[in-house]
Amino acid sequence: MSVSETTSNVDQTPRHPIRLVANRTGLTVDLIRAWEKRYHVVDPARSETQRRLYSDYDIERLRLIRIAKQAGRRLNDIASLPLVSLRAVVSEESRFQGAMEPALTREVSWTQSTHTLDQSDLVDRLLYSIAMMDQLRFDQLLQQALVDLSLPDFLEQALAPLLAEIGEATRRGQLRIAHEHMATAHLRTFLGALRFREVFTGSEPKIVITTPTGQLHELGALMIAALVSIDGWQPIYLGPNTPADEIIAAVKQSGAKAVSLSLTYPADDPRIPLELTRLRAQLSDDVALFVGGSAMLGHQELIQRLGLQTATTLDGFRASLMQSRTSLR
Amino acid sequence: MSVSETTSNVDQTPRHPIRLVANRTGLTVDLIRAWEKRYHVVDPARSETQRRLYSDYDIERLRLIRIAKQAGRRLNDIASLPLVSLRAVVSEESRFQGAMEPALTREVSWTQSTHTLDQSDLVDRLLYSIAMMDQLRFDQLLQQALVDLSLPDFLEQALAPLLAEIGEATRRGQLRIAHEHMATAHLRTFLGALRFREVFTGSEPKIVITTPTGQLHELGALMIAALVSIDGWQPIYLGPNTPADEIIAAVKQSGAKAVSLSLTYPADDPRIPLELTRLRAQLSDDVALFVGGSAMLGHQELIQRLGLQTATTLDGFRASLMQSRTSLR
DNA sequence: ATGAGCTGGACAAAACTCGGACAACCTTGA
DNA sequence: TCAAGGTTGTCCGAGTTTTGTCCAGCTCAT
Repeated sequence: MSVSETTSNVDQTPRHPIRLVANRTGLTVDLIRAWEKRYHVVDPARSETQRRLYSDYDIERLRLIRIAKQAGRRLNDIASLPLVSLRAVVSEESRFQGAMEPALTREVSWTQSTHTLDQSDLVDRLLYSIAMMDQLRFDQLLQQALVDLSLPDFLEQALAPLLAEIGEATRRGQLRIAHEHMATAHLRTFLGALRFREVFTGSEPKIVITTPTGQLHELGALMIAALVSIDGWQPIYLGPNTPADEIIAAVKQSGAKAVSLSLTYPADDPRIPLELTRLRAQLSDDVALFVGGSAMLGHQELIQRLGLQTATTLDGFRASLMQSRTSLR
Repeated sequence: MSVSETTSNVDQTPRHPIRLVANRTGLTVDLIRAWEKRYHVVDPARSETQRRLYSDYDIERLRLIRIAKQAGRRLNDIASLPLVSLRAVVSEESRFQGAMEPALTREVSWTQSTHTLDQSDLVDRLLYSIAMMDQLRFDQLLQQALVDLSLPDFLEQALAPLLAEIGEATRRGQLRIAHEHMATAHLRTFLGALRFREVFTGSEPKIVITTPTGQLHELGALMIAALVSIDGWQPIYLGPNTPADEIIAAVKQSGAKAVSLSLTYPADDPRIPLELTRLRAQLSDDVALFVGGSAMLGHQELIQRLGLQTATTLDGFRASLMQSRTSLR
């Protein structure tokens, strides 16, 4: 399993002060110390003057534990797990099945669904920062949301609603085009960076991600790129508006095992069926072709006929992608 | 030797008084002296009368240290690092905006980067990685170049030539559209992230950056955004293709003191003169309007007539911008 | 002459340390 | 359903280190 490899990749030399660790993990300084005191979650080295010094390895542990905790785990149960198991726990938590350590099979309490409550509030705040044209605040809120939510949750519960609201508000004249432009441009930047939070070894299966000719909106495709990268795929991101022939060339050259297309607007572009048909015909059968996005709904029969994979939710998409990944080997 | 070469990228001739350094770095005069006294962060030359004289090199050091400090580093840990290591430390942090999945692809050479590429070689290697559709390698090369070069040098000596070469190679058929798409999409992400290496206090003067209606290429505008942010401006980035009225609205709402437009393609779009004229007419006189990009050359008389600011090089642009900043107060 | 820069030193705020306390919340069992 | 007990995030106080700011007395620039 590639998990054990990654463990040895993580640098164990102590060099980060506690403040930096807090910044990166989203934990408070107090909490980091408390976890150390009570559960020996980490055991940082010390400087000459007794300041804690953390390694990348420590930071990674803390991050994973925070995520597992947020998903309902007890600190006691996970505090002493090695990094490998932590990764397993977290990646499973974030959707997928997989061999759970027996000790962990206990019921997870899902009682605290407090997130969903805050969500509309978050979107409102994001919208307000856009309306104020306060790009710094907008960025802060996005960062914070990403700390509070797992990446899939962030995309599905924060970003997707936000995009819908921005569209609505602009249509209603509550936001100017300038506001929409600013928000879109910033989200393009923000989403683009998400993909690179993952470590790529180069051995991951590749997936070509783009939008077909005529589809100029790329945020959906970027969300997919960010999403698949945490599931161990390496995205080959081509940006929007790529002709079928070019997609085919990209797949061939890169040896990608899957293609994901995002369809949003215009939904009735006559080029869509043409491009999709051509694409499916030219791609070898063992390359999976996913179609997603709101405009997908209008092409059901076509998708059926071509035998394309679809998913209405990001979660569903991840699931089918997993499927097609395991069928690779 | 690699060290002398890399450091010679930044001008080391002492010429700036401490006051200017304070303005440009956002540090107080007292603090700069204190850092020198306690940690030998910089070692400025002196005038005949003992006044400190700082070089561009010193300024960049101080900027980087301020950013690293803000990320949670201790002064003691970073004060004596060479410039390239400082850049590496800061760029390490910029990958971690907020909390997220692992990271640590590249070895952050805490010590010294050993290899220096000569520029044309770098561009060749970048092109090669594009032709191979090796997005990871492409990213690595860009990242490394940014450590070896200062940001302005990176933009002017690496990125600008690279963009030209990509255009050429695509026209000659040496690269496919798919390659160009991939490279452009990645550069969009990469450049977008650069803007956030800076720490904004909110008190910086603002500049609205975009491209006018019909101009769909945004990389030039993004380069400007990255560039001005190290000179103490806060960019309000609107993405490409913004109508004049919307730019005006953005300026008014944000209170921006300048606007920068990037013109590349198509160069002869008839909307350009219309939009520029409207913009200049509607904006108050104390808002500077900059025009840049290759397509600017075809509109000389218009620019003259409207009294717009232009610059053929990024350096020139920085200089005039600096000018207009000092005239603010 | 007035303001700015220089030096050395003083001072205070901020940040980190540790041990411990506490309240909010959860689980469990009567 | 309620009480008991466990879990966990936050906070406090006192001592240390780190860091930002300020001052006094001086020189220098305009």
